Parts: sequence; C-alpha cells; structure tokens
Amino acid sequence: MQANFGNRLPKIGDSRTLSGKSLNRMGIVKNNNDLPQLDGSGPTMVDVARRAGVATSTVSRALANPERVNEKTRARINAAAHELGYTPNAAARNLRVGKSNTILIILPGSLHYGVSQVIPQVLQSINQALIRDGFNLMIANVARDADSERHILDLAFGGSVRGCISLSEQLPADGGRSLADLPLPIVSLLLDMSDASLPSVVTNDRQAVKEAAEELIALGHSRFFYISGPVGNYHDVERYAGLLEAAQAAGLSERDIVQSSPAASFQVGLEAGVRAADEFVQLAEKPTAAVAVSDDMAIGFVSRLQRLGWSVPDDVSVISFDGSPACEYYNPPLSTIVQPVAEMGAAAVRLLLERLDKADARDGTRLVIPSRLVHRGSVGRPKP
Amino acid sequence: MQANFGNRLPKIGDSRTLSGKSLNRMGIVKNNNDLPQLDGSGPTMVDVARRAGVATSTVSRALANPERVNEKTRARINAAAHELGYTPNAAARNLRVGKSNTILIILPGSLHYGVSQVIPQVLQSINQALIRDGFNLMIANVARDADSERHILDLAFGGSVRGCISLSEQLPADGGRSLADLPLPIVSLLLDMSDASLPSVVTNDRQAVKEAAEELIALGHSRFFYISGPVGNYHDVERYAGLLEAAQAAGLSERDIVQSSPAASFQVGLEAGVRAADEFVQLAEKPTAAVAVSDDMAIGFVSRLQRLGWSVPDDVSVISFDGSPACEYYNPPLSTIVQPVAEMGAAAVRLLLERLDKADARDGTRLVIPSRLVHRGSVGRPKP
DNA sequence: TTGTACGCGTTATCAA
DNA sequence: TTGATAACGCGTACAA
Repeated sequence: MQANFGNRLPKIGDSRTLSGKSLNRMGIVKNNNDLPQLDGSGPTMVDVARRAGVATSTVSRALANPERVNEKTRARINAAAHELGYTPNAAARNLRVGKSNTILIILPGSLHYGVSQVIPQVLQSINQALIRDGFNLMIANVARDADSERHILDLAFGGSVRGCISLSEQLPADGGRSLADLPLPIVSLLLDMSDASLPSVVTNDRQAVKEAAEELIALGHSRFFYISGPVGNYHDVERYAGLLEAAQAAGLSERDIVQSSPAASFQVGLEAGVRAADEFVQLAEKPTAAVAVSDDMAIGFVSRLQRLGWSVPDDVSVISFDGSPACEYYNPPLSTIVQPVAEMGAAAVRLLLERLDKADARDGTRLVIPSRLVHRGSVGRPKP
Repeated sequence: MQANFGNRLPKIGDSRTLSGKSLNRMGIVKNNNDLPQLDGSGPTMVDVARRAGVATSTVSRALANPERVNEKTRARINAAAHELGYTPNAAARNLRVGKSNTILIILPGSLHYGVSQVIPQVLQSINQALIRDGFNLMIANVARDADSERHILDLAFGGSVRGCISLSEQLPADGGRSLADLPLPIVSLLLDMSDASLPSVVTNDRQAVKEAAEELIALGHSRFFYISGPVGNYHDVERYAGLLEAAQAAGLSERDIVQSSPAASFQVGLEAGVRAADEFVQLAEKPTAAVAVSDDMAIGFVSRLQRLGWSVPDDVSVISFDGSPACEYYNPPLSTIVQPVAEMGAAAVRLLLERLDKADARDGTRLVIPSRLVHRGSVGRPKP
C-alpha cells in the first residue's frame, strides 16, 4: 500500500547533485532506502554511486569489469546496488555502446501447421541459448503486407537489433532499404540460404528422405506417391529429390513416382493431404507407398484414405517429415522423419553469436544436423 | 563492393559541425549521398538536418508532429530522410522519452503439447496487433531456473519493457525484485489472474465444458470419465467444475464422474492420455463418455483405447478442449471445444495498450471470449 | 514556424 | 585504482 507519486514528480531538480527524481526518491517519498523505489523509473548509477560514496564511472567499472576495481570498493558498490534494487538502463547502455543485445527471429507470416508444430520448440531452444549470453529475443512475422516488412526494417536500421535468425524464405525489403544490405549477422534456420551468403542450419532433408525411401524399396515397394508441398519450396524440392535419388539408385525412374498436385501453401497442409488422397484413389495403377513432405499432409492423407475405406499400411505405406509428437498416437502410428529442432535452434544461435561484430558476418557456412526416421506402424510390405 | 571503414573511423571529429562518423559517411566514404551508408551505424538526425538545411529539432518535429512544421520544409525533410535512408535510433529515443515500445510475452517454461499448439497462433495475433501501433514483441520463457527469471526482471527493471502479456501461472521474482511490485501493465492471457489484479483474457472454460457435458447428457450419457490435468491447474479446475455442474444440474452426483489420476504436468499430455486409457479399461463399471482437459490427452486416450480394442464412440464418447487442427483429421474425428486464440491474443493486446502509462494499470478486469464445441465423430449415444 | 540548448543514463577517455 | 568529463542520438522547453 504505497503512495504513487508518479504524476507529481518535481519537474526540475538540482541536477548537479541530485536529479529531481532521485531527490524525490531518496529524500521525500520514502526514508527506507533499502528497497527499490517503484515510481516507474528505478534508481540509476548516480544513486548507487552516491550510496557507495564513489563516482559513477567507478560503479560502471565495478559492474562491467569487476577485476579493474578494488575489492573493497567493489563490495560497497555491489551492496549499494543490491540494496537499491539497481538494474542498469538498457536504452542508455545501448545508446552509449552503439549496439543492442537483442536478437530478432523472423518467422514466416503464414504459419503452416507443419512449421507451427516446431516453432515453440525452436523458440524455446533459441531463447534458452541466448539468455545464457545475456541476449534478448525479439520476434517478427514477415507477412505479405508492407507494414510488417517496414517494422522489421525499422528494427534493424534503428539499431534495435544485433543479429537475426530467419525462418523465412526471403529477407524483408521495401523500396529503399533491404535487410540484405545491412551488415547485420543473419543465420537461416531450416532453410538453406547459404547460396545467398547466409550461414544456414538445416537438416539433411534430401538424404533423410533418400534413406527412408531406401527402406521402403528394401521392403519391396517400387512405385511411390509423393505428397507435394508448394511449388519451388526448398523443403519440397529437397525431399522430392531424396525420393527420386533413392528410386533411381534402385533402377527405378521418375515415372515410378506419382506426384500429387502441389499444395497451394504449407498453411493448408492437412487439407492438402486430403486432396492428395482424393487424387490417389483415382489413380489407375496405384503406388504402394506414399512419402509426404510434412506430417500434417500425411495426417490429412491417411485420414481421408481411411474414411474412403483404404487401409494403412495394408494398401499403402506412409512416411512423412517433421516428427510431430502426435504422429506416435495416430492410428496407425505414423512413421516420420524427426528433425532435431532444439539442437538446430541452439546451433543457429551459436553460429550467430560467433559472427556478431565480425567484419564479415555473411558466409556460405552450412551446418547440417541429421534427422532420423522413426519406424512406426504406417509402414509395411506391399501387398503381393 | 564497398570499402569497410568501420575499424578505422577517426576517433574524434569536430563535434560542433559534424560527428566523426558523419564526416566519414558524408564526405569520405562515398560521394553519392543518395544511398544509405552501410558502415554499421546509419545516418542520424543531424545528417538529415544538414541535408535539408534545418535544425535537428525541426527534423524531430517533422517526424513526430508533422502538423507543427511548415509544409514546404517538411517535404524537404522527408525527402532528405528518404534519400539518406534515415531510420530513427530506438535506443536514443527510448532513453530520451524514458520508455520503450517493447511488449514482453511471458511463456511458461515447460511448454506442454496442448499449449504448444496454440502458441504460434497467439504470437502471430499478438504481434500483428502490436505492430499496428508501433510496438515490438519480445519473448521470454519463465522456467524453473533463476537465470530465466532474472533475465525477465532485468528486462523489466532495466526499462526495456513497456508492458507484459503473461501465459504463465506465476510472475517471475527473485530475492529482491518482483514483477508484481513494478508499476508495469501486465495482462494475463488464457489464465484468469484477475484475483491478483491482473487484467485477464480468458475463455469460458467452465461454461463451455458444462454446455458440452449437457449435450452428452442429452444423448443419454450419465456416467463420465474425466481425464485430468495437473493438480491445482486453473484449466483443470475450471473444466472439471463445468463437467460437475452439468452433472449435478441433471440430478447426477460427483460419484458419476470418475477422474483419471492427475497428469504429472501438461507437458506429457499425450502420454497422460495413454495412462488414463489404461485406467479406464480397468474400471469395473465403465463410464460411457470421456471429457479430456486438453486435446492431446484425448488423442493419447483414444489412441490407446483403440489399440486395446475399444471403439470410439461406440464404447465411449470423447470430447476435449483446445481446438487443435489435427482433431478434425483423427479417426474418428475428435469433437473439441475450440478456443478463439487469435481473438484472445488481440484482446489481450487491446487491454494492455489501454493501460500503458496509466497510473493504475492493475485491475480485476476479466474479459471472457467464449469457446464453442465443434461436433465430430467421437461423440455418439451410449450403448443401450 | 524554426533554432538553441540541455539532459535522458550509460560508457570510454583521460588525468590524477 | 579512482574521478571528472565528454559523448551516444533524440525530444523538448524556451527563445527568437
């Protein structure tokens, strides 16, 4: 039950000795100096300095380079800071040193269900890794509209951001400004943008699908249905390539892979899977195994197929990509290629932090963290 | 292919006319003044002012209060700003005005699968609503460890944050400092914390479950299995209460509701559902309908039940809460109570923005946005 | 309508 | 080892 003096602070104090606020805080509002004063603007370094009987520069040193200040005074300063509940003002620090401690994560504007599944994990692992080094995490969606792009550019050009982790296929840009032009470290996560000189952390999309397809082939499958993502999408391209490579390595050809018509966007993955099933059941010569570019597409596919009276894996085996937890509890349990998203997030942070303040933060580094297929009931031998 | 002068900037320039950096930027590095200079620290107001032939204060006004400056000069200033690619420095602005434009969202440290499902949507809706008013979104996880709590407190006490949206059951605090003590607007989302004077945006957990249970009762069900969340959890308490109220209103008693043993945490929702199924099949007198506190629990429950040879909804009807998109594609499709998370996120932003800079930002406002039951195949009449 | 002058809270430079 | 002082870039009284 503490009086709120926030709206009647003296406008001007004797700034040579005490700021108006400090004067109010230290002398008028409260006599007990041991608690932080909660008038909306906490104690500053001058308050700590005064209480410890030193200069502000000494306080600054004691906090930033403890070894460069006498042990005794350092103790006094720490005590004073603690008693006052002092927390350094980030804006002042950022302004003075010319940089911030904020990392921006750029999420694709249209969060499709597949990526939705992994985003919380990604955010958590990234945040955890950043906190350890004192960095903050800011979030941005790059949607179609100019507003969201401008927002990101303001953040970057306004010095609010020290580096970026991007999950988006393209970097924001408007008329005059482009993130690509700013000497700001940017790491791409999930998408390989090393060609564009963005260090990238990806999984082995192509190889993982190839290995999974090899297992299908070993089981006797020789004709495949590929449930496609959006046209030109990195994951779609890579994962299809993996399937094709496995087929070709086994002496099969591209004609042994039937592709569903492309998903309009990943956003409608579940629904795209349904439509793929509708296409599947109309095929004259049916593949015996389906490979879906994402778990949600597989779920939509299986769901519709079962409703139409087909059986998985008896009529068709299904494998997909992402590793959504729910796959294990589907009926049948869905085999899926699990991405180690937490590791990937942590790796992206590492790559990014290594490049902070480096003259040349952009390079073609490409860090691949392998995914692994989890075998479940959705896969079996083809019917004879 | 532009030279990088970043590490050999003149240490000292004539500060009365040009800063060292500006001098470098304007005169030495490049003769073409029409493009933003990308030496890592963009053009400042003085650069814009010089180019437009006015004082910096006029530039400041032209940008913040366009109506208070002559149309002609304003045009010159805007042109100059655009040509230079000027973006205001956020740290300087924040320092000067004593506040930031950053909103912090506090996520529970242990993201259980259920909440995971809605987090991307929540983030997106919140972010979109914030951007419209020029605010940024920062993200924090409150985990068990002191580090993450301290991180949040540093953010708040360091003035980096203007307001919070919390999805967590408790506010971070360490020895001396507590978020609760800071006169910082905080809105609780999903959890009703209006008792603690945190304006809250929630759904009608209790009423929605009650209505759903009434429908089950109307179908003839009179004995229920409740798949519990963690002990004491707000959602668990409310949703169970809804079920109980419906039962009692129909002349049933608490003994007609069998509760599964509580989930260790929401984090293991899918697995908790599996364990609930194991308990269910061992009941002597079996309920004919199950109500799960979250979708993931329902999925785990149904999954296990089916594998044990039971049928949904023939042997037991199932209803759950959250509205995960995947429910529609389960087999059978799962009836679920859909939370309007996007609306709730937007509402939380509105409540928060209304309270910024208000003397008394804390109050018991409780905004309820109703959920609605979506009927699907997991519900039917009880077997005679 | 515009310009001058100052300070927000911090860190870095220099001198003591 | 410590202290005085000058910026960092911007917003805002106040004066012109």
